[in-house]
Amino acid sequence: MARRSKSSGPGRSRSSKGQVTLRDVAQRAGVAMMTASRALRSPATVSEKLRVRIDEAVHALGYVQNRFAGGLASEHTELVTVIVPLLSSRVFMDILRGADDVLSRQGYQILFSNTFYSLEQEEEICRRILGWQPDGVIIAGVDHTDGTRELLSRSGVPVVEALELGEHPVDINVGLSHRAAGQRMTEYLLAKGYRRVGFIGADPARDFRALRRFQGYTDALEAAGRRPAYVAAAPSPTSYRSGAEMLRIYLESGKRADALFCANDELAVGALLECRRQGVQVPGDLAIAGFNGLEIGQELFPRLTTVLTPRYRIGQIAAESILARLADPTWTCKRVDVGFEILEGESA
Amino acid sequence: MARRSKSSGPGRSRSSKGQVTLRDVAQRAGVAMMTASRALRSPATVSEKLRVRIDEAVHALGYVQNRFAGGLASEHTELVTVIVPLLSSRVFMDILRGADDVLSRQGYQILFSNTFYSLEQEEEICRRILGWQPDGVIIAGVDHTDGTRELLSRSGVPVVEALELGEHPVDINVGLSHRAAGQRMTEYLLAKGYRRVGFIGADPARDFRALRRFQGYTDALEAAGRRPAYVAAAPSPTSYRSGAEMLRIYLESGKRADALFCANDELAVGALLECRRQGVQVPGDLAIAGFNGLEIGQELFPRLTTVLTPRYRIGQIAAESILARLADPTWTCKRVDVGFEILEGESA
DNA sequence: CTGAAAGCGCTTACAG
DNA sequence: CTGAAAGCGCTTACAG
Repeated sequence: MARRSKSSGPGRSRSSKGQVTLRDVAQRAGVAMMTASRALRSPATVSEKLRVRIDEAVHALGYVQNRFAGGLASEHTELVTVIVPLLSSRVFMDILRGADDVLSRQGYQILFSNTFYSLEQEEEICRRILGWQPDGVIIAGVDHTDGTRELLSRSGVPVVEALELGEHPVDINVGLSHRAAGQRMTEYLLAKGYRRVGFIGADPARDFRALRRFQGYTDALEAAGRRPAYVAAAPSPTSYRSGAEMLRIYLESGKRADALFCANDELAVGALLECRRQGVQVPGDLAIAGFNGLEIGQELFPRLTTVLTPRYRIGQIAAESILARLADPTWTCKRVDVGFEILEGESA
Repeated sequence: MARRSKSSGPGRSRSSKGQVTLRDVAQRAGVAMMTASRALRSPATVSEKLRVRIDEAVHALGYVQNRFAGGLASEHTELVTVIVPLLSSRVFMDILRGADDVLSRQGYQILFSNTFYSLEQEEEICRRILGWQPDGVIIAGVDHTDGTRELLSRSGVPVVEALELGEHPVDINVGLSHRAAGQRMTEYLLAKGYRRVGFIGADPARDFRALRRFQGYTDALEAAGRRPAYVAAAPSPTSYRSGAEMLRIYLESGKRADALFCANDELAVGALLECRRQGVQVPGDLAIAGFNGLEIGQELFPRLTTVLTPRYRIGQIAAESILARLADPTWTCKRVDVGFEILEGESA
């Protein structure tokens, strides 16, 4: 905050801490602090004449509002928290971008934090970040500890659980059914004539959405009277590399599938590229399907068959929901199913 | 902030605004607020007995510190600003991750914002975000408006310009010379025997680092007595798709190069994949080189020849520098050259 | 349309 | 080791 000594740094004016305050602005404009404050927050409520004088003072002094004072005194902070498992995943990045594009336009700042797929860390992070008195919370997923749910519901602000649809959301819920999506992709593969369909998942104890896609996969197999041809799980976090590694493990397993449904596109792309290196024909020898619809999968040849999830849109809707609720506390919209779409490439 | 009505929401206790405050904690523990405050900030300075009582009260009441009150009263906010062009680029994401991994461990929160490669927006963002009184600023690049430089240097807090090394940094500077790196890659290509080396860049009016790589490219060509075989620039932001598009444009141009140096790996990967679709042999018909060393490039076949930039490390060092300066105002370390490395794949 | 008073929830000196 | 006072820079009612 750099308002340590009285020897207020170079370039500073006014105030014991070297900061230009609203008091300075008001003084220079010859009005009360209140009027200056009002002129900045709702210009329409102040006479033209004073407004011009105040604006002039703001520019001349280089005044910047101290958000800490504002946030402490008022009932909102214009801060929204976004809590996701990983910063490094395109999926969460897209949600963050969607939310930021909506929120920053309205003057809101995002405070993000990542849980590394640990529910315990998530609770810890919630507690910590709630100290920032956010006006709203966006959190990935619907699986939380009781402590987290308690913290969120007691926060008194709009909470959006994003990406996945759940049975008992804390408040607002925007996403899709990963189980249904996993089922649909598996049905697609079966309809394509693949009989021995395998699954390469992610750590089921951490990545619950990948787990639900797996459940959808078994749902579809069961309905079709088939059994999993091969099942394996990559360690979390997944990567192109681990996708390639999982394919090598599959090849060495001795088991044979004619299609492999990968829990996400990183795994699928990694597997696809490894197939090429190993001389495995896709989809001839082995079909590959992914999940999410990342750009890279659509640029590969063969193009990756995958499930497109509208992640950026989820981020936008989450942010819009928070703004709507803030503007009107009676606003309700408990659940938005954004759906998904099978993207048919050539890989399966 | 949800402290609207007196009808303090469910689950709330105490305080006119429904929040559990330090006063409540102190009261319950039977100590003065000051003592409670001290016990939380520096437990060692409070007697064991009181500390235990205060901790008990904190847990019983579910007290969470109000960062706005703390930030307003004290000289630091434990907020660090990270300003980058894009959220969607892996490059900036890596810097953000590196910084966050260091900062969150120390209890600092990141406040990020993106400029979309506009220097005017960057200045606007700086002004806005400085209202959050950050304890430090990390900003991508060394190209800023005079206004931005003024804002940053007057902020009085440590400022790290990251990713690129500049002549006159505002304060601390962590990065590498993109011009030297561009030159080295071009020298590498020439040494490999490629004679007609072309360049596919990014928007030179926005992406200044890509521009400097281009300058390095011309430096190397000049030194070798050669001329650019082909030069084009992709619109900003770049993508795999635009890389593919640029390759198609190149093929249609009628010009012929035997190697194409792409300003970043997204363009290079896109171009590489398009080569496959078009039946262009890499590196036989055309060699492709990139910049950054993204994971995907190293998984493709042929592996992408590129320049590895330590982006995660840059984020870490930037964060560590801020913490070091905060811990000791006399700490100085104006410039850290993190270097780069030629990653030799099979694509060039 | 404009303003004087009180207060948001903490921490910083300063005493004891 | 512990505490009473003052204040951080704003905004919220409430008057005029």
